[in-house]
Amino acid sequence: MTDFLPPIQTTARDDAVLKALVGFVRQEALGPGGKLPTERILAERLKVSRNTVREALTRWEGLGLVERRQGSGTYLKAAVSSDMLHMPLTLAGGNDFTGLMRTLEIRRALEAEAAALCAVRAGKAEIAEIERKLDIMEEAFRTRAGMSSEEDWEFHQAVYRASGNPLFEQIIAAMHELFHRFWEHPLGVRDFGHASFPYHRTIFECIAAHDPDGARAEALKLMATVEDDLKRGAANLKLSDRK
Amino acid sequence: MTDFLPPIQTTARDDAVLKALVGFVRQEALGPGGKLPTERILAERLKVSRNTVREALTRWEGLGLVERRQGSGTYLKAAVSSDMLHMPLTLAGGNDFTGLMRTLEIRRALEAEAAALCAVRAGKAEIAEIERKLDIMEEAFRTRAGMSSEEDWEFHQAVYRASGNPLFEQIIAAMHELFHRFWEHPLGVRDFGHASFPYHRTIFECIAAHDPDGARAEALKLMATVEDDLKRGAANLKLSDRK
DNA sequence: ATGCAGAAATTGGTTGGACCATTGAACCAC
DNA sequence: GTGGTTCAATGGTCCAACCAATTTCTGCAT
Repeated sequence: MTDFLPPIQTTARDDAVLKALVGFVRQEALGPGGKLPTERILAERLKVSRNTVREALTRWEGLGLVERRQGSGTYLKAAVSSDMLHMPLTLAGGNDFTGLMRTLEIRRALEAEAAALCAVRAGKAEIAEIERKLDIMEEAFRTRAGMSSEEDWEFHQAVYRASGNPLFEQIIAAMHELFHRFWEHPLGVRDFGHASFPYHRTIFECIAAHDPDGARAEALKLMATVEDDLKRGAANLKLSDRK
Repeated sequence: MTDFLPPIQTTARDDAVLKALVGFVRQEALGPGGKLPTERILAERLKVSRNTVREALTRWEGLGLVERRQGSGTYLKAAVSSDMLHMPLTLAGGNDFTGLMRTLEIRRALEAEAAALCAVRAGKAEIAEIERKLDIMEEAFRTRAGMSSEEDWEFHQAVYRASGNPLFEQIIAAMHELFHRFWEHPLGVRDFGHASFPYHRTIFECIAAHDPDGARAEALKLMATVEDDLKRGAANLKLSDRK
């Protein structure tokens, strides 16, 4: 039984709009930040209603591909191409402590693997870039007494990029964005991140030495300290609740 | 400089619609398959335009939360609750060999961590369940000469579940669905999966013995064999192309 | 009664046109 | 320059109608 005679498309207006838009983006070589045509112009050119255009753009907006600014225009937020696969994940129960802990476990998994891959694949340029971020982070850590979350994040991003697999950065970035509040105001634990600090350099050294197993191990240690901090924070919170 | 005056929200119609809809779903205790009110009714009740309702529903449809059937109605496809986190991922270049390889690297990361967590947390019941799936898989492997991909998948799912973190199953399931075609017709490699077969039992043994590091190591070995098979398949493909 | 074909109602999909709210640029007064 | 003002462009919302797929009802033939 040949299961696939793909069902014919009698109507698929908005999908067609998106396909046309992909073509346009390729044609014009638009990258992130690029501005795409007005809804009204799109509607006119594609011979569809502006509402249909809007539904299509709403889909892309929901996927984080595009940002609409009223009064200004619609802008690309990511690179789009025809061979994209969309994997929308909706995670139930993510706002509480348990949910945060669960995403941390995912991050631990990805962080370890990314570090290991990075140790295998990073070239001289990537290693230098990571070291640069590391230096910046350590400097910020010294001068601002531990508040280096932004620089810390950049260090990790550099590692993800050097892993040669953009999925790591995409997935972790999505989670990072979701928990922005938390990662910025870490539950009142004053020295949040202090414990994890030294591991950044050990991870880097393993990467520079092309030692994947070592990098994996150090990344696991780092995430363990972060999880400990978080647990301490939760305990604090429970304490101060009782006050 | 106090960087944060968070931008004020003057309008957010469609988000409000979705919030109301979440409330409705909870109120009516709707689960997957449940039918939610007509667009026209929603528009009337919520005192917004039907267009606005449609934009909101389009978002949910894009996230896979809902399915719209013309002439019939709009139906829930997944459980929704107020504490949901949406993490839409778009994988650039996912159709080719490289893309498949990249998702495999993600899976390797998650598989290893899930196995390790499972070794720590699985109770007697979970271990028994995993062993049951393992037995079924091995039986299928014997009788059907290696075609046991379905049973194999169930074994892994059991491990994810026993990890105590539903995110593992959700993320990997999303990827699995995307690459269903590939994983079923593995590039013409006849004995795809043969090499990985024995590791399933070694993983189980580590889990049963509550040995997280061992489980992690065995899972990594398993994924390594899968990646090797895939590379071999790609090589095959290139060869047969030349014919 | 039963079964089934066709009509009618229901529901999501699309259209066109109108107006509102925000933005950004051009312009002007000080 | 600085700070308003005006104005055009753009996304956001609304309305009313119609189209297309689906479901439900109806009535006729059996």
